Amino acid sequence: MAYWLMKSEPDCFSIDDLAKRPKQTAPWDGVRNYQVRNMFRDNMKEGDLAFFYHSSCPEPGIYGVMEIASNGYPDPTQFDPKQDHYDAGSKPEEPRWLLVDVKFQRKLKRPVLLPEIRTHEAKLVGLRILEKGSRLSVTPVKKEHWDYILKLENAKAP
DNA sequence: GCCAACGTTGGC
DNA sequence: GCCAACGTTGGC
Repeated sequence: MAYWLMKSEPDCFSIDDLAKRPKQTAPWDGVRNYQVRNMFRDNMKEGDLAFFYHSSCPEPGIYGVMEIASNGYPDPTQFDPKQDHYDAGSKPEEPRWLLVDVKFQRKLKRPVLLPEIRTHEAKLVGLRILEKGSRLSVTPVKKEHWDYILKLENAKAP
């Protein structure tokens, strides 16, 4: 089983939005990045776990845990001209973009915010969100880093 | 709003 | 295949 970190702008889609969805499940659609597409296709599997990260907001950080609820499959929004992420170059018989379904698991007892994560960078070497210029919206997380961050959740807030 | 960093595009 | 220009991301 693999672990992931998935970013979303909370103004657009937050951990609370996911919790309120029917069956607490939602398609993680709109990803238009080839590296992420390849991860959806090749590496991410139903049953994996992911941190829900809020980005581009007053307090960026990890807010919850979700389960990957499907393997990758074609993102229907790429074929719909009314959608922001419509891709005229992608054909249904040869879809360019994939998505996975995600299912709410829980909110963290307290968010583990980016500045706090930074203070532990010595223990989190290789964690992608700490690397300069890291903009990928979906990144793998090593199990040791996953466990360490969950330990931070249970420690006193800084 | 600024800006650094990265991805994508397109001319050559 | 190179690389400049442009668009986007995302922290601050």
